Amino acid sequence: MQPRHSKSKTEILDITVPLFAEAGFNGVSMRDIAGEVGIKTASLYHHFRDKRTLYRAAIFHAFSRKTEVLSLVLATDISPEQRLKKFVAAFCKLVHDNPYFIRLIQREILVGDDLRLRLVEEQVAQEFFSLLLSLCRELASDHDPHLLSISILGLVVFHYQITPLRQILPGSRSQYDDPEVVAEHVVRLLLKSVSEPFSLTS
Amino acid sequence: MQPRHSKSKTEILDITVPLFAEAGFNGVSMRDIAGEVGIKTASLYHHFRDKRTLYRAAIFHAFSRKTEVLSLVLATDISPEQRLKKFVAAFCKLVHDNPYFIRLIQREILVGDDLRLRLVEEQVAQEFFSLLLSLCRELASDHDPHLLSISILGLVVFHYQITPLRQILPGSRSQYDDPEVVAEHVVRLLLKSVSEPFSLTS
DNA sequence: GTCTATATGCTGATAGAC
DNA sequence: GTCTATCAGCATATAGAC
Repeated sequence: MQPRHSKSKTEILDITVPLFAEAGFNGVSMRDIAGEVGIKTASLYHHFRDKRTLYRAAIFHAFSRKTEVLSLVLATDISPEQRLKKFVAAFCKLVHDNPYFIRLIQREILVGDDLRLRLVEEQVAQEFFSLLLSLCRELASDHDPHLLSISILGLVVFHYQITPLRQILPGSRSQYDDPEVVAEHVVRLLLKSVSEPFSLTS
Repeated sequence: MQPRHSKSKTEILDITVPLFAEAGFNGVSMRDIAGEVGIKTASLYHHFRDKRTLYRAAIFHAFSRKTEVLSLVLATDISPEQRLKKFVAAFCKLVHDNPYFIRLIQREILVGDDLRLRLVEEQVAQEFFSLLLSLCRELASDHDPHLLSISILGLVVFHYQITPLRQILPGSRSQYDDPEVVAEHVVRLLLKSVSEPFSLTS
């Protein structure tokens, strides 16, 4: 489609995504991006109207179909417990393997712009969150499904989000980065709780 | 100590902390800060050598003794279950009442600078994390104390961190912002799990 | 589609008067 | 301790040649 020496939009976005994920919108200049891509700043403006447009395109690029696998797992016709296991495993792998994806979402949440959050919700969450809610309803009738859904996501996301700090906290081990180890821990924590209908505390 | 019309360092930091928390280091200019404080940009440089120094001072100011209450609760001589309840309640209240505090920590983790993370660890985490580890060892001999400690923190932090997105997700309710509601949910999730030594899953 | 050249404004920071 | 005035550099963005 494109001459060998010219850069396609996709190529530019592949290079742009990590930059914005690491340093944020204000932490990366059009010069920085052009430099990494290997073209001059002015050439960037041929592909993208302005910096905001480029950022938005990078977000979409990074988000595209990343959570499809989660919906797929949640729609499988297996027992709720098995579905939870599969979901947590898939989610841990997703978060572990796509640090840029998670960082960009974090940054969008930090900015807190309503319109942009709605985009995140449509692009990332909408697809699977309702299915996760249903799973939580099936799993634990005595827990609030919404709070439980958020908790499941939080157990996984926070673990990886805090990784650089976690690694210097007392008692840290290298295997704690392994998505399978994390998934096993999270499922244990959840299943022994959500499967028990009675309360053990006063 | 200071004449009525001049600004003390503390006054400046009180105003600076929310700005950096909301927009990040690169999202706030010395002009912005000076404007909010009500002085000229050059006057800021009388109090702080440069922008980095001001940022670091703001961080310290925002972090100072915020987690003391957590150590206090964790050092109380009550049953592990009661200590967990008190800790989660105190932690929920801390995170809920101090959004700037949490946002600044998040930003520090996102930047990921080793030296700065060590400062966060010393200023914020060191004090109570070892006590939390001990509590987890007492509570659940069959769970990894480190993973469990991180999970407890994550259940609370993530819930509030994702708040702007959570509020537009399906099934959200206003009471989910209430720290007491969140604490009750988190403790239920944990205690029914960590108090049960046997596994319910294959 | 990329380039050179340039416009315009904002940035962190300094000098020196009051 | 605050001010006015100013600087050099970098930011986004545009115009127009090739």
